[in-house]
Amino acid sequence: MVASAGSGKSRGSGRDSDEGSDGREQGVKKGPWTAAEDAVLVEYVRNHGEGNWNAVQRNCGLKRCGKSCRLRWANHLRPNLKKGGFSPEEERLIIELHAKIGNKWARMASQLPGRTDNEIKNYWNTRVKRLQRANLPMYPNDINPQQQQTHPNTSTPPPPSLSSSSKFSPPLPLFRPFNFLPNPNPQFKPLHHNQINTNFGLPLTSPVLSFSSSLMPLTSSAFPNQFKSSDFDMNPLGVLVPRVKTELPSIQSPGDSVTPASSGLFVGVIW
DNA sequence: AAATCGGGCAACCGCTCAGCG
DNA sequence: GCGCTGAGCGGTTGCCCGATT
Repeated sequence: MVASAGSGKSRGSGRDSDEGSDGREQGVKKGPWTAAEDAVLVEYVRNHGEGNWNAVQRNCGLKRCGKSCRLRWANHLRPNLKKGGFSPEEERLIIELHAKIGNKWARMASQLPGRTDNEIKNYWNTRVKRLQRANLPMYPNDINPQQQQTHPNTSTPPPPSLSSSSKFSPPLPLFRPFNFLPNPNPQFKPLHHNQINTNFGLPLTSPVLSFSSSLMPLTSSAFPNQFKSSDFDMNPLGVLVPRVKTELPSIQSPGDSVTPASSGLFVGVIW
């Protein structure tokens, strides 16, 4: 299965000059994995189990460093990996976990069976980029990041470290169940994929809104000829929502003020 | 049709930690 | 206690490709 080729996106040879081009580590190949290399690695793991990754190179003649082997196995070859976009439930969990523990991708991955830290990290970073660009908060407003505000990789400092791994400190108080859904309101019509879907993991009994899965941006292409991107705002989940100039009085619970964070959660399009 | 932009993703790098002699 | 080595983690880079201009 698989192989970098398998991703359908074989990477060019740019920085991946085949043999540690800079000559640092002679004989160590970099760059995209080939199906043949994958096969060797899979065979190795089948026979020896995971771990001792440096032995792969020694024993199998694979011209990959141990780290590279470990990564390849963990992210692509190991069984039970889920492929494809995150489900609404997963997306919700990621946001919740990030609010709790910050950029602890591996720990998040451990809560998401079949998902890898790399995948989660990529997902989050993409989402963060979107939100930052739109100048929107990282979390729904009823989620209080545990101090350790998010810190999109570069700009903000990491959360107060929970210190290392088995160091998962006593569970932080859980958030209230997700209620960053707005009140159901018949005025909103769920978006279905293709029209977009994603209920963001809410009980499907909730008649309400669908959220953009994989936070698929509701780009203007979704409505050719009808809208342009300036017609939309991004909500806290990174989903584009129609820019509404009025206050949406009908959707607010009494006393609620419409903040980007709250109103943004209306991901339904006002039809 | 061509150029540009941005999203998505794979893979590498550097650092830290844990285990062991 | 110290140094070495392997493993794991988080951050970053760079390519591909589809969408947009």
